[in-house]
Amino acid sequence: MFFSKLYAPTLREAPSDADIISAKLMIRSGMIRKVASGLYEFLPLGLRALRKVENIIREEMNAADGQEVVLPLIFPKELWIETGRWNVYGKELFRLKDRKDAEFCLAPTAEEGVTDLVRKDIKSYKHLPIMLYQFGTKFRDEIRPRFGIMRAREFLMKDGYSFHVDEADLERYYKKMFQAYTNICERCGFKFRAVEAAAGAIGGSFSHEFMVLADTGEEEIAHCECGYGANTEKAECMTCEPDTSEKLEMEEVLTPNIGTVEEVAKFLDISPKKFIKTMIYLADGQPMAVLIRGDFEVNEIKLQSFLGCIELVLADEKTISEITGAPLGFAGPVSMKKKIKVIADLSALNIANAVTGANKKDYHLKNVNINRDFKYDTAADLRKILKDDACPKCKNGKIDFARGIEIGHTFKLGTKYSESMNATYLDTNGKENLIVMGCYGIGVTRILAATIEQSNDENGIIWPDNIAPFEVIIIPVNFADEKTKEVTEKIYKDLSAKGLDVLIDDRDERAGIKFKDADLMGIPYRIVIGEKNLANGNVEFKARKDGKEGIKLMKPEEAVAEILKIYKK
RNA sequence: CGGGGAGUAGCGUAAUUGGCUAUCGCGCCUGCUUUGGGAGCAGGAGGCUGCAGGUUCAAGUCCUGUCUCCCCGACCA
Repeated sequence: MFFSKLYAPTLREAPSDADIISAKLMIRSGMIRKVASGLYEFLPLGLRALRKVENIIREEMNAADGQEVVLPLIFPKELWIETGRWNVYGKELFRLKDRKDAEFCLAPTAEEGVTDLVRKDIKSYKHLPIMLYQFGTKFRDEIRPRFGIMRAREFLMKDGYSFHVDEADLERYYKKMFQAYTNICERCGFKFRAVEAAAGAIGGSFSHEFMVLADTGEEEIAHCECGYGANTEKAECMTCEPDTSEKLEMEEVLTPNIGTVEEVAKFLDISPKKFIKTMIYLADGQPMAVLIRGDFEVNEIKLQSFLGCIELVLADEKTISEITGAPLGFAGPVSMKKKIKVIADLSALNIANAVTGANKKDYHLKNVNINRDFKYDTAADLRKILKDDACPKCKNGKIDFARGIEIGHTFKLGTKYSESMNATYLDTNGKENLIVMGCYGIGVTRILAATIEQSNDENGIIWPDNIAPFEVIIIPVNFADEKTKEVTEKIYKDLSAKGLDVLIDDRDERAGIKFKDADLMGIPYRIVIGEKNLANGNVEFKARKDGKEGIKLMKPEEAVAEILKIYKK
């Protein structure tokens, strides 16, 4: 490929609305262009890199017995009604109507589609297990698209779905997929971590997220030296030691205009750890209370999944005063004005002689004891994990945090979809059973962004060898020179013949511009052919990651051999 | 959706209290000179100042509406 023919308009400056390094570099290097918020055009250079990632994933999926299919991008409403997700998915689901006013959605994921396909054809245990996967554009009307293609409204995802006779077989296959995902991350050159995660709108019993470690990542990972890792949304919290002090008599104390735990704690000179904080939530419109230790925060993701509700918001002040009988800041579990469901976080259970709101303006209660002074409906782990918390796995280690980019997510779905969509098979006894499912998603476009996020310098992108849009760039300093041209073409032929993607910068530009563009585009290996070196029979060879100091002089055939060796061709 | 900021050429930007033909750099085109880390000179093309109204002798600038984009909080590959 000649650079002069390549549609790769590079920019010296990034558009002012590009927010992270990967987005800036992708735009500057001519990989992508922005059309609207969260919508991007892929130019040849961007598409080449995308296809490389796609092929790595494809190879791993095929190696794990996956079979590639293509499902539609548009699905009829009826399938989504069957699983209930027409409503659950909410505003994030792009919806549209056809000319007959029939309703459809643009697929944000394809559990419905693939389950519908399989239930029509898979009727016997003899046909199981099977794994189907596809590469398809996914649509999600994100509340706030940002970070270039990292969180776009339209993106390329590989989604795979496996079907099994029982949980045990799913478990076996899930491990295989887990390994395939690990392989993909390794082949992409990621520093990554697979962590336990919350399943969100996809559902199922258990899931893992594959996180690329990066400070710019949107996700927060709680991890321990023992190897434990979880998304903080999911990370289990250890229970606190029970306080066995003698139970004192409950009393009311005046706390004028002091509502927050911090202020009241200071005013009464009692540690926030002795407080039971009462949060009033609206779960799908139904008011309910969550009790939690004063110095902890409610993890709303945990709460939402515990309740199984679609919408969860903190109650407004009006609702709070209607329910508790007091303004915001004085809610407590003892004698609330209205009876509502009360859920206690595990942290609230073991506090003796606690401080709570009195459900009365300007008053709190001291020496409140659970089961004596108030009752609760259920208890669960509902709090946010904190740095230095005890590790839930090894119990001894301390939790630390790291940031990550979620590039893949694997789920054990179980029978969630087969049940609602009635996907069954006949077992060896002729008995009908629900098919057990797994689901495996990986963001192809996001991998591209994550790669750049993790591998760049002040001059531009530094592609890993196997994702680069071109593996080699040949820069003839003066392409008009006959000898230079001859050597350039020879190297190009030798490398191309082995299946490598090679770019020749044939432009009539100064050497500096060619070097800058090559660096910006991040092409891993560069061969510079200049007349002076050529007089001695040499060309220059340099790896992008090495910088100027890494330049080596060698014979053209040696440079070719070096590259073929690196690519094992 | 709530709160904060911004829309001027492909990109980055300037324009005093409202005032003359809307500024500059990069990029683009032509020519000459250059030619190993974003060259120099000369010439040139490119704008409905987001859009629609309004105020005014006069609007990029002020007012109203609207759209878009970005940032901060709730979603997810």
